[in-house]
Amino acid sequence: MNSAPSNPALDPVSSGSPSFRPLYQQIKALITQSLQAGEWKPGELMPSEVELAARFKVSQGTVRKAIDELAAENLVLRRQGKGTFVASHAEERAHFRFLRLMPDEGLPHHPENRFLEVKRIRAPAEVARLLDLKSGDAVVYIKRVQSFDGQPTILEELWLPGQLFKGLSAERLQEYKGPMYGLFETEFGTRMIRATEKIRAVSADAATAEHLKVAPGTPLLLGERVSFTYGDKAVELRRELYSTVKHHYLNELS
Amino acid sequence: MNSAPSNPALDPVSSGSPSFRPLYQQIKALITQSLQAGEWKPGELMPSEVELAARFKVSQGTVRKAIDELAAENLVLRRQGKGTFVASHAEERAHFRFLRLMPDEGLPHHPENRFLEVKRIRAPAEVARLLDLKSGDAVVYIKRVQSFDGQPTILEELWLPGQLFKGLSAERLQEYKGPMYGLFETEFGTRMIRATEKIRAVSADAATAEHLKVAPGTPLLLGERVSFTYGDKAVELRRELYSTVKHHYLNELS
DNA sequence: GAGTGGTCTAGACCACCCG
DNA sequence: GGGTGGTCTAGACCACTCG
Repeated sequence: MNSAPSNPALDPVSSGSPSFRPLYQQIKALITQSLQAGEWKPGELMPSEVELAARFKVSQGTVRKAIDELAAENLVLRRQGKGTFVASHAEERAHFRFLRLMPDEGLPHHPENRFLEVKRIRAPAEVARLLDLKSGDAVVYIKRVQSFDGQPTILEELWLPGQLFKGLSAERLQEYKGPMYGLFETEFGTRMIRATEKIRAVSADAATAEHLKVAPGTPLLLGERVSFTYGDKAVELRRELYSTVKHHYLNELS
Repeated sequence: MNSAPSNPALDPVSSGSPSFRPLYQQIKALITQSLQAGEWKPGELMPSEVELAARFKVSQGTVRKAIDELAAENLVLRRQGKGTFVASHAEERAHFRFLRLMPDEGLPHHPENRFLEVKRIRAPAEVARLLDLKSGDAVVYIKRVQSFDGQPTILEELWLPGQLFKGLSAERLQEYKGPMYGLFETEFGTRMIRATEKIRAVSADAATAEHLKVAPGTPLLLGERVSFTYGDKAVELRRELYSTVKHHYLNELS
C-alpha cells in the first residue's frame, strides 16, 4: 500500500490509464504557467523545492523532476546551495545560445550593432503566415548590421508582432546593452524559448555586398529563423545573411 | 542514519568532499565501458535495471539515473515494458540524427549513394591533426555523391583512421543498405556518438559543379564535420558540399 | 501473470553557499 | 548553522509488453 496522501486536486482522471499524465508533468505545466504569467521574473530566484512541494501538495521528488525538465529546456537555472533561478537572456552565458556564428580564430565575442531601419509595417503574407498573424497585421520591422572587430559580418532583418512590441524604437534598441532578446524579455515581457533555423547558401546581391563590404556575388549563409515563446507561439521571424570569410556557423550534433 | 549498505568497492574517496564524484556517474562510466567493450552490441537488449543494480550493488534508483543520462546522450534507448536497448545507427529513427539536410517540400527520405573513390592514403597534415593521428598515417579516403530523387545534392569526402577501418572497400560500402554509420558500427565496431560541424558558404568550382549538376559559381554550403566515438576520440573527418537549391540545412536552437 | 521501465513518496545524508 | 539543491536508498504502485 502506498502511504502517499495523493493530491485529489490534480487530475482526477489520473488513474485509469487512458490519456495518463504523470503528476510531475502537471506540476511542470503549473510552474511554466507561473513563469509565463511573470510570477517570477527573468533572473529572479524562484521558491525552493520544498516550498513548491508544499504549495502543490506533492513530494519534493516530484517537483524536482518537474524542475529538472525545465532546467533541461533552459527555462530555469539551478545553482546548488543558492536556489533555482528564472533563466534570462541578459545573462552572459545565454548570449551565444542562439548566435552560432563563431570566429575562425580567437574566442567568440560580442558584435557591435548598427540599426539601419526600425519601423512599423503591415505584415507581408509570408511573414504573417510564419508568425501566425493575419496578412496586413502590424509588425515591427528591423534591419541591422552586426560587426566583429569593425568588420561587418551579419546583415539581418527581423519581423515582430506589433501587438507584443508596442513602442519598440531604434533609440531603445541602440541604447540597450546586451542581446536583443534581453531587451525583449525585460521591456516587452516576451521570452524566446527555442527557435528553428533553415540555412542555405546564396550569392550577395549589390545592396547586401555593400553592407557587408564584400564583392557582389560572394557566397553567403542565409538563415531563416522562427523563434517561439511559451506555448510554442511564434513571435519572431529573422532573415540573416552571414559572411563566412572569417567566421563559421558552428553546430553540435548529438 | 542512512540504512544503505553503501558499496565500498566503488570510489573509496567518495566522501570527504574534494573531487567528489556521484555514485551514479561512476555507474554510468562502468556501463559506458561495457558498451564500448561490446558486452552488449548495438540493437541488443541490455540487462534490466534490477539486474544492473544487483551487479553493481547499488539501488535501482541509482542505475536508473545513470541510464537516464545515457538515454539523453542517445547511447541507449529505453522502451517501457520491454527494456533498455543499445542505440544503433541502423535504426530508422537514427538516420537523420546527423543528416540535417531537409527537402524544402515533402518529407525527408533517404538519398541514393554513388561512390566515386575509396582508397587508402597517407593522412595529409590537416587531416592528421583533426583526427589526432601522425601526419602520414594510413587513412581511408572516400568520395561520394548523394542524390535525392535522382538529383545529386551532396558531394562529400571522408577520412577515417586506417587502423580502425581495415578492409573497408567500395564494394562493402555499395552493398550495404542504410547509413554508413550503421556499417561502421556493425562491421568495424566503431560507433559515432557525437560530432561538431562548421558550416560556411562557398562557390562551386568546375569539378564540384559537374558532380552536383549546377552552374559553376553556384553558392553551396560547405560543412566540415569531425565525429567522435567513446571517450571523445575523433574517428571521422568529413568535408561536405550541399546544394541548397531544393534543400536546406535544418537546425533546432534551444 | 510476470517482467520491464516509469512514477511517486519519504527520509537520510552530502556538497555548496551565505551570513 | 541553516537553507538550498544534489545524491542515495527503499518500497509501493502504475503503465506497458508479451507470452
